[in-house]
Amino acid sequence: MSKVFVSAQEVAERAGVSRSAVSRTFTQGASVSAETRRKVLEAAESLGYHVNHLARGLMRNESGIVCLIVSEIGTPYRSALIRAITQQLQLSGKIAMLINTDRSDGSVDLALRQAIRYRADASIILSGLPDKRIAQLCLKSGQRLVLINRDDDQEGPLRINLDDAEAARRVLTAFVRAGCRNLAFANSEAGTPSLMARESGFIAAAMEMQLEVTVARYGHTGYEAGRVLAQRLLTLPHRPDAVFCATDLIACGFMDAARQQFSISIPDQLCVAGFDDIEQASWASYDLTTFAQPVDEIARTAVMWLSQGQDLNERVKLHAELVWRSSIRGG
Amino acid sequence: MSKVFVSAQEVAERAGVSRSAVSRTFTQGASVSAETRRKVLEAAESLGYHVNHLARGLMRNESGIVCLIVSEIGTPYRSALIRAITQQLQLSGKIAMLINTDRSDGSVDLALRQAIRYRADASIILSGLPDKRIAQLCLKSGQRLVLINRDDDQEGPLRINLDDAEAARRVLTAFVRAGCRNLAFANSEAGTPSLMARESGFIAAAMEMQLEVTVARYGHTGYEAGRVLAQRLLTLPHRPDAVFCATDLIACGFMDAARQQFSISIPDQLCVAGFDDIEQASWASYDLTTFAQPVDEIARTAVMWLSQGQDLNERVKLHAELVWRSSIRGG
DNA sequence: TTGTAAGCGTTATCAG
DNA sequence: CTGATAACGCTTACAA
Repeated sequence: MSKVFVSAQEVAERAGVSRSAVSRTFTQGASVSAETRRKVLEAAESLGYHVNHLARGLMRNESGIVCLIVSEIGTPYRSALIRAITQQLQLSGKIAMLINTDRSDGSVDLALRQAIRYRADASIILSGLPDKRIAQLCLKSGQRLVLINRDDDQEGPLRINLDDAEAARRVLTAFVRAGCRNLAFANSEAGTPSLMARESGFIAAAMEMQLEVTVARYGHTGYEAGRVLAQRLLTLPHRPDAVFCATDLIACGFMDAARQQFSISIPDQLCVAGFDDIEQASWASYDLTTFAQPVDEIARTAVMWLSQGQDLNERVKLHAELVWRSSIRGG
Repeated sequence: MSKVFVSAQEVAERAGVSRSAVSRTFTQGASVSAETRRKVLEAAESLGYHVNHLARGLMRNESGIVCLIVSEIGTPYRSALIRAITQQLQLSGKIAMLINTDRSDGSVDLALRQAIRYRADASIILSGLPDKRIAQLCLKSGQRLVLINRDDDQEGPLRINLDDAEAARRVLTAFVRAGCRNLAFANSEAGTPSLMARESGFIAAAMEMQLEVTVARYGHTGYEAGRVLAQRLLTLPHRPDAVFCATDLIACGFMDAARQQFSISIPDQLCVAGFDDIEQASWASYDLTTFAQPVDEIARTAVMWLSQGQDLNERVKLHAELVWRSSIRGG
């Protein structure tokens, strides 16, 4: 109950200096004599002193806190991105607050309010989309905003996206080269911009080659959806010989169902591609050809933008590299 | 750059009341007249006021922050636990700070220092073990400590563990009932207490039945280790007919290698069990019999202990339930 | 380089 | 119930 952290005052007394000397010792680029510094550090060490970042944040008007707003934290792609971002943040001396949201946009607004309460320097949104009013409040308060893979049109936040359409075009080419003509796209019903961009990009690319695409959408973006989508697409009169899955999780579910329930051999009878390059995509059971989310680059870009001035382009499009494995013939 | 959050002062002026009235409006259980409250809330809403939790934390000596110290955040089990804990924390009005550590214990100490700097009310450690001195400093400062699955003997922190040995006994029974006699244990070289408890528990249970266990350990706790362990164990003169893998990730790697490189049929020629019940364990390619980490119960226990007085037992052993799937014969 | 003093946005105490 | 006032632990002019 009784929280008794040691304060700069106590350190000052012990070291026989003023409390500002203590403060200066722990402030970057402040001028303290070597002797004073030594005395202070010694006293601090022996007392177990640590600068109170709550108070420092109050004074400096800069908390060092960055809010990560995420739903479905347990998912492979999300957690990989969280890992990369927290790492980058720590490298640049910041610290991450993690807020778990559910799928509703209202919970993103709630999360942003928390970010404001803790005077976070910035918020990084991986899921959902904030209400414009609350987003504006953040911006107006001087909090920076980063939106990852959520194609919002409002000005102010840094928006990081991938070249989903370009990726879709590449996978189409690969399918065609493998001799596939009966194309399908397996999507969830989430309808997020990146998912939809992959879908429409794939359809557009197919159109250019006079090919049609059967699109199916089901449920939440995950393994289970992949299984159901396989049931639907693989029982069609014209059974697809190639399917582009909106995410790797969907692809894994799809492949499992295709093999176990339809005894389909991959890639001989069916070519499959995914998106994200989660760890499981490289597992021998799947060995899935997919596009790698450049998580480290995303993290670096976001964190760098936070540290720098806002001169950086506020809309960044990153490249998703094709990772070629054995779920598509040829290669 | 210019951070301008709106302060209670401004709200007070707008509402035509004192700033203490504003403070009271946002303080649980403070007495304000309905009329004052209304005026304040209106002014606050229109200005976009949010209580500064940095300042509040400073005054109340309670930040509402709880530090999560974790390594390998991207891993299925870890991220599932993080999800559960952040959720529980939010439910009880607290907020999570996430610190990414590497495998070294020194980085845990660094993380704890961060927790102290931000005056976190508590730290929850999922990875590594802190130096006794720094742990003592936390405790002495009034910060609470929770250790999950790290069997430390020092007094003070809440230590949550699973009945690993009991689980090992159960899986042995299942193996024997399936007619297996050539037992193996596939472990990593991490040597964490829970991993070792599963290993020694399995060996002890086997001994009671006059059976021997071949133990192999390799690398980090993950899929790749499972593959290598399969190479080692399945090329033995007396090939095992049952293997207990220390974690599900190891089990997945093991199963893939067993099937693809040794054409072994599971469970006909080889029974496999894992531990954690990560999502992938339920995927059709694995359908792995395993023990479920009670992540929600772990999270609830930890967070409840943080909110309550310290009267709760400081050492909690939770039960890992066997999830029966098809990787062991019979059932 | 050092110490003194003012101020950051809160909450808690205490008269009114 | 309300408003003034004193903390909380820190940083940062300012003066020495």
